[in-house]
Amino acid sequence: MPGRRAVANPLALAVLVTLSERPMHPYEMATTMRSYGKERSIKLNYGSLYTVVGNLAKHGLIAAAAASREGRRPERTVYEITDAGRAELEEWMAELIAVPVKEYPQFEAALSELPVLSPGRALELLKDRVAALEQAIADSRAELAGLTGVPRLFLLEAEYHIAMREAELGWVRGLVAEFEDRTFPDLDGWQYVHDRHEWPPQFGPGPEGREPGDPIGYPPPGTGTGREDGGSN
Amino acid sequence: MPGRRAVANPLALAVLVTLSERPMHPYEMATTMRSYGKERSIKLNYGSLYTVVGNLAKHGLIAAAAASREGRRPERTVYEITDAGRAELEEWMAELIAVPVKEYPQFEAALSELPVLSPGRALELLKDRVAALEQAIADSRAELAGLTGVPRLFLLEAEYHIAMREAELGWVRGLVAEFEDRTFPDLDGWQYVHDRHEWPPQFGPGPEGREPGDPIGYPPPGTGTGREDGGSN
DNA sequence: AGCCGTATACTCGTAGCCGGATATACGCCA
DNA sequence: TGGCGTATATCCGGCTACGAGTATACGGCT
Repeated sequence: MPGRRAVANPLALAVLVTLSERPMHPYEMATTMRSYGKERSIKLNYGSLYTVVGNLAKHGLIAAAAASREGRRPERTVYEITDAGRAELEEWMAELIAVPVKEYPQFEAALSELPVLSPGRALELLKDRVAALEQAIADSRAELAGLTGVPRLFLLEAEYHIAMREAELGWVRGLVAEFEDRTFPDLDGWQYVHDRHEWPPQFGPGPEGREPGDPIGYPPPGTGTGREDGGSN
Repeated sequence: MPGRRAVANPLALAVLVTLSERPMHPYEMATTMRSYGKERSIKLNYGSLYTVVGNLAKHGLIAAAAASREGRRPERTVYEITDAGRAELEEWMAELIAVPVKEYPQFEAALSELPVLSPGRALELLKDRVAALEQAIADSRAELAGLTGVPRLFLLEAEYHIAMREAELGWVRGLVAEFEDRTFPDLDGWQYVHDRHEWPPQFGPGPEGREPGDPIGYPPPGTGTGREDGGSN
């Protein structure tokens, strides 16, 4: 993958899309995006916006069209999308839709560190998450329901978002249930660690019987499927 | 939320966890994390690691314990976690597990821009994604299956990851199906736009009948549920 | 004894991101 | 008509991230 994307930033994508409708100055882009509800799916703040617009211009994907002056307000630069920009937009969208990228959600990171908490505390916190997720989903649904008259085509990202949250909720609920009815297999060893503060026999993050200084080697050496990335952003 | 987290970075969390086991120098932290399979859920690279360790030290969450010199290798600084660090770890984990944060997955962003593509192209790309997701899930499953002997407790993040991917797959499949059997309601209007390059009556991102310069206002004015963030990080 | 490949351990420079500051104009109310 | 709150429009400085580079040591082979 040579060079990668010149400007790789979701906000840049939104700018290209916005400008593919008609030329605009940055501030107007922002308000337009806001009015279209883009802030729900793309992080937008002015600092980034002007940086991104500058970069896009530098790489010839957009171009300054005019420096108009309406009323006696401060001058502003109107940008328009270029042919290169249109091409980039098409290609970029294709990639984003067709190929999933590895991302690092915070909850996944936290889960990988769950053993540092005691089993009891973990259960408690997971139950809190269940409640919070239920609330968040209800809110999103309500918001979505309030947007009557907007074609579904423009609400796909919201539908997707809700679907993902719901899947997460289901998964966490399952885990909570396993903890509560004690079908989760490692609860005793886990508790043991937190009581004595040492690994019990047959338990711990690596294959048993390792020496205190060994590399622990989750993946039994030689399993190396070493793939699973595909180039982050 | 005053001050927010001093060092807010998943890698910092991993460092705290790693040091809560025993003191280490940065390079050893990295290899330890790698051997535990942490790179699957947390982005790790040396540049960030040393920055993060420096910051943690600056904020008193970890402290340099000794500058040992083993053999005649370059000197290295061994860090240990402090009490403040242990407290921060506990609190941070609690927050990460209990309260979901708003994140911005790239696919969600792309979905919100899907209308810029033609319906046909979108369908094609979505089908590609389905295939890619199937493959990625199969790979993850295979990898997980290869990790026999590792207690489930240490594989939760992988299980979660697979569950999420699968939910996404299901959702995308559903969308593809709706496109293919033409039950998706907006296909005609969408096609129309791409043929004539103008909005048909009763269609478009905002409530119908708007003037060409109006703010479009997805959310009908006065709906403002204005919440839905929770402070990213 | 000399050489090279690999592991160890860290450093640096560039580039991007973001919050908040800045500066002007407008409109409304007293 | 003076003042203040809000909308318009942009810029800047500091912090963070990260890949690529550096430098040393070890060990095995010839």
